[in-house]
Amino acid sequence: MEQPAAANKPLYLRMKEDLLRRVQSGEWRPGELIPSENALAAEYGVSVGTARKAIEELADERLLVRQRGRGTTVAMHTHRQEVLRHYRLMTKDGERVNEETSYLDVASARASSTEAKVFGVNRGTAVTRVRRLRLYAKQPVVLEFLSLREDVLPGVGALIRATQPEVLYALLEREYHIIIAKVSEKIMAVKAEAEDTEALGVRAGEPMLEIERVAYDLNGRAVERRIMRARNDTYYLSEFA
Amino acid sequence: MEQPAAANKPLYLRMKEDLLRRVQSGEWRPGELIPSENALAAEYGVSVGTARKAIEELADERLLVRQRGRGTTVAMHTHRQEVLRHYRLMTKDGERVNEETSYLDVASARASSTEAKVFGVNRGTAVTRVRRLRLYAKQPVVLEFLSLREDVLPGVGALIRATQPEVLYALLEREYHIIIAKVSEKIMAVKAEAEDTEALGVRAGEPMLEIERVAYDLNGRAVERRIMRARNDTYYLSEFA
DNA sequence: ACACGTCAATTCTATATAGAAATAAAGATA
DNA sequence: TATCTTTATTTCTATATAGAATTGACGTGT
Repeated sequence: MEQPAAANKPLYLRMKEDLLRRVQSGEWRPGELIPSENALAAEYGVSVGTARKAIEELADERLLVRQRGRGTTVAMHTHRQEVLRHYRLMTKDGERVNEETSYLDVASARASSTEAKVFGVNRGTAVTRVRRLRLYAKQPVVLEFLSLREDVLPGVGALIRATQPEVLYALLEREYHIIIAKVSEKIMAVKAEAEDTEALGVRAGEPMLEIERVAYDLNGRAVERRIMRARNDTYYLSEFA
Repeated sequence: MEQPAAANKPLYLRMKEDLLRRVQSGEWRPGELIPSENALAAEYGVSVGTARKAIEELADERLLVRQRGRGTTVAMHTHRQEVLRHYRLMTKDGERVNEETSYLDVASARASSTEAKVFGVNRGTAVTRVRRLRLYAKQPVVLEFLSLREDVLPGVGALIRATQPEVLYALLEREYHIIIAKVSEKIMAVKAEAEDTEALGVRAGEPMLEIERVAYDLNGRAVERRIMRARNDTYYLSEFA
């Protein structure tokens, strides 16, 4: 059964979808207060209980943050990342890996066939490619290759060069009002190549973790693709309850 | 009504914790219907709204399953696993790996120091060790080493030998009323050893994924430890939203 | 045997209300 | 100036109620 018009869905769901739309549209930006439940209930012509339920579901999905006595804000990436634990690469002694970041190069290019595929665009579309290192205790631990869609993020290369951000998704949020809502990662075991030897000092042929990540915005649009090659003394942590 | 001075936690939270306790205790078993929200509200002397909120939170945590018109049941592992996607190892073409399981050996042993550490017991405590293979398209893909606490699961070795279960956690639920509520996994890249060559046919020294899993029950007690060594044409999938 | 309608039980949606608890800003006081 | 008090705002807790939607069991009729 396909959903007909927005019709006979429950009120609170239709309201929730509209609130989501308003966040997507940039009407309310990350960090900003949205109207109170009373105000929203009045605006939508529903009871506060119904408005509450719509808001609460978005808060459960960590798109909104409620604070008693203060109000409801749109979640910022810095807040979401803590809960979602986007950074799951750990050192052997259980510390997070992204202590420091060192950018190697930022360049514009034409999308390869794999990039085109994950982004759902034509081959040759403009992308920005970034190479950088993640350091822990002053030692390079992870070598990263980023690809970003220039059609969605115009001028992102210059921005990255200028600001060298520690957390890319916070920059996307701040500068482009794009909220990364979902991330998918494939973890594989691979052999170290010459490039890994040079950047990380691992011996060629040694096993390494390779992680391919695709990041999606609120609309489910793939925005960034990333390949991470991690030194052998790190592990990937995955917990679910 | 006013706050009964007992504990300063909200009513619905205390009720929720008591419901959790009753599931843990085995009073309501996986698959069974628990009393309706009306009945529970009456029993606890609270309004249906409050009872509803307690039940709803446990349903959000996937410990309970609500069905309109039918009632509320304790979630069975088979239901939870779908949602939690416990099986995240995939073949290159995106299929789940655990199509078929072949048991190699089941034996009793004394806990090694690492086993003792993860289980929080003394070294030498009795454990059951299991070796088995996961197959896909008739080919062995993953080699698994399981350790189970015999103090918590008496006679589990014999049970496994007899039933050769496809899904271990369903057996724990059925036979011991132990619900696996949390799982933690460390993923590493390692070199293939002789044992991997023999069992999986991978060349010695080739990179493989090694996953160390610890499974916890509702009380947070570590019940099982598992090491999985996966052939190179598989990957580990991790999604979070 | 089989289809159909009825009915009770259960969760879900929606509304309304009252007071508690936390927060932030404005105001009062030393 | 600095600190305490008050006040308004907002979310959170708790109760109460009415009807809709879904399910499963029961009974009836053909």
